[in-house]
Amino acid sequence: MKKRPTATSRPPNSHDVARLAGVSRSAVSRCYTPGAYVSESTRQKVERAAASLKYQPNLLAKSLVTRKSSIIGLALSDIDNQHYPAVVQQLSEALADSGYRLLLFITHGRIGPDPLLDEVLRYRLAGLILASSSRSSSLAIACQTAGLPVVMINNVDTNCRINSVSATNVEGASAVADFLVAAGHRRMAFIAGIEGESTNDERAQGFAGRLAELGLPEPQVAVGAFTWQGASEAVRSLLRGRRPPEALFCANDHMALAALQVSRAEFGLQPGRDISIVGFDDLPISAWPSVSLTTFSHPTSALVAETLASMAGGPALDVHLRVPGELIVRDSARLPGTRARSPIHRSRD
Amino acid sequence: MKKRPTATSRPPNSHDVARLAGVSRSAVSRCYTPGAYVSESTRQKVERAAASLKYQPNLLAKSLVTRKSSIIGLALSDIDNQHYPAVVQQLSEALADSGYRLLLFITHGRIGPDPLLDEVLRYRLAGLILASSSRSSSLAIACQTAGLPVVMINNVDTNCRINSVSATNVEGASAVADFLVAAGHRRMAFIAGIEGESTNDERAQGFAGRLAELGLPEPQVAVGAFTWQGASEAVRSLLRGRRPPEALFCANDHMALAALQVSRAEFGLQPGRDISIVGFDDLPISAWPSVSLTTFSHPTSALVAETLASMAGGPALDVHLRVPGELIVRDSARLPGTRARSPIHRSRD
DNA sequence: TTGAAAGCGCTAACAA
DNA sequence: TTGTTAGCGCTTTCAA
Repeated sequence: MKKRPTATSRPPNSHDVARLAGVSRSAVSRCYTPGAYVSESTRQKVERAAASLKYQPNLLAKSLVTRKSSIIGLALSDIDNQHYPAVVQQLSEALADSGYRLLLFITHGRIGPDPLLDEVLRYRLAGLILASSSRSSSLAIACQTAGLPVVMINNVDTNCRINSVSATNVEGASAVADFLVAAGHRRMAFIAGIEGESTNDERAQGFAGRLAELGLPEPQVAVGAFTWQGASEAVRSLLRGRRPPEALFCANDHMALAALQVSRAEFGLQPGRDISIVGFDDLPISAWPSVSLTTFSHPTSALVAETLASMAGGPALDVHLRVPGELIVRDSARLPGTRARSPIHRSRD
Repeated sequence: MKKRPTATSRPPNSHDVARLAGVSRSAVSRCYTPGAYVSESTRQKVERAAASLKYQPNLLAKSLVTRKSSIIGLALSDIDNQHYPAVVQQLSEALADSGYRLLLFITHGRIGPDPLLDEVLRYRLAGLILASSSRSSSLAIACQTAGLPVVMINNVDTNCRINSVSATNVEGASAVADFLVAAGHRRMAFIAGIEGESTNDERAQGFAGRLAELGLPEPQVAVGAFTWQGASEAVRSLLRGRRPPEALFCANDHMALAALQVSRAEFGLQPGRDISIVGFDDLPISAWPSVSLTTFSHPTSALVAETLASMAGGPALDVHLRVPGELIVRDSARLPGTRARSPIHRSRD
């Protein structure tokens, strides 16, 4: 009951190559398996045949039998945050070196039982990287239960046992507090992201905690939801208040840029002189001279390296790695007196 | 510490479900095939068994036998161009609705024989979308020859027969020329991207062509290579020249932002008053009040829609679709006299 | 070192 | 409507 093999326009398979080369299919397979025993003459015959047929081994079939996929899922939510393009690029390139590719799952920020979950599992991925800041870790938990390595980026959930890699949010926010206090500010505000997300909560806590230690009043808090619009509103409400803050610490640069925008355009304030604005993430745009945002920087390269290490690191669970960063002092916030000069200063040139 | 989610550490397969449900494997398969004949009682038995085993059909195995993959390749090069996050997001979401997922291939902008080529073919993709602006179409050609649908985004190569979807570059650049001429400018310059890439060449040609039609002198040209750094240098060299241009048309917004930056910070020019700067793409940031870049906008949604249509459109080759756009007039370029008001004006609010 | 044979998990043609 | 059977293209023991 044999069908006609070649008449149809199907890609060549190992059988075709084997026949043309006059060897067995196993021999062909071995030529594509690093470290397998193949004689030089066989290899040559196979390579010649493969080239003439333009043969490429079917990776899906390979995955099926080896039960090892070369595809890693990447779940992303807020892709408009300019922090992520660099993360995606570096992840992709680093993984490519190890033979992995990223399959994109863009979560629309939907809530409820995740339809993504079924999908993700059906691909039999080699791993899953969650760079989406979803409130629920159900996807991650389900995947981990199913046995695939899961790492969350910039999202720590200590309730479940999902590995994570993230910035030193508490330390960073604490450094920002030190910096603003050294500059002589007392009345401060925090533009929050989404409450309940670790990235936001840790930064909030690091900031408020340090201020408390220094005996300063609690910062006002306005929620910006990590969006441009939300942050703009938050800043407006603060600056319109009876006693507007002298300094604004925003839970990320994306919101700090909005804050810069609003204070300048709508309130006529010059950041760095009339108001101090500090962000977190150090986006590329934050370094532009016309923006010049003081911010806490944490290297993407280290984040990516740790993420890969964490995925490859075997069955260890509940490991939460931190990538250290540093305060980048630019012009959007008042400088401390000459005595208390900040660690790093990047000037306009 | 050994983790054992189930007795066997392999995910459940259709056989397991069939056995538990007391039916055949085909019956299970049919339950996951839309429009197959399954009795209600069988379906119930299968669904119950699948749920209790947490069964998810293996998509790779399915692809193997159906010879149809649900994975579409997306090749990207300059991911730091902020035009692409939106494209990626919208592509991903639109494709997800049809059951497809994007597999990311980030090309490092390398030249030479493409190592990506083998990789791409090995995945037996359902299609390939090229959003990378590489000069060579060899990858695209090889894939198309291998029989998979290929679409190039914002990159037209009429020498090979690869389908493409792109902006109306000539018309857009022509509209920019009209606009700048109406504003009274005569001495203009074009900040080029990479010469040889259609996106650049068409914009250059549309601009220069229209100026010629209007009897104006040829624009000066300086190459910015689509990079921030390159564009900055190009602008510097022009503005330092003996007769600096009154108006700058940049081959994309990414470079126009650099131009804005340099003219303001290094030459003390106020865009819209002392110099006119116009871009192409209408990035999100271009709409920010502090940026307010006049630019030619072409909707990503239409680009994405046409791309999908082109992929699904069967074997038609050499089809080159265009997505129309419109000039968005903001503050970075001088306005034509009140009489010749531009089509659209987005004010600060 | 090589080839034969037995699957990986699934679908699809056919028969019942 | 259901089950049986024969592969999809590959790797991997196991003999030779």
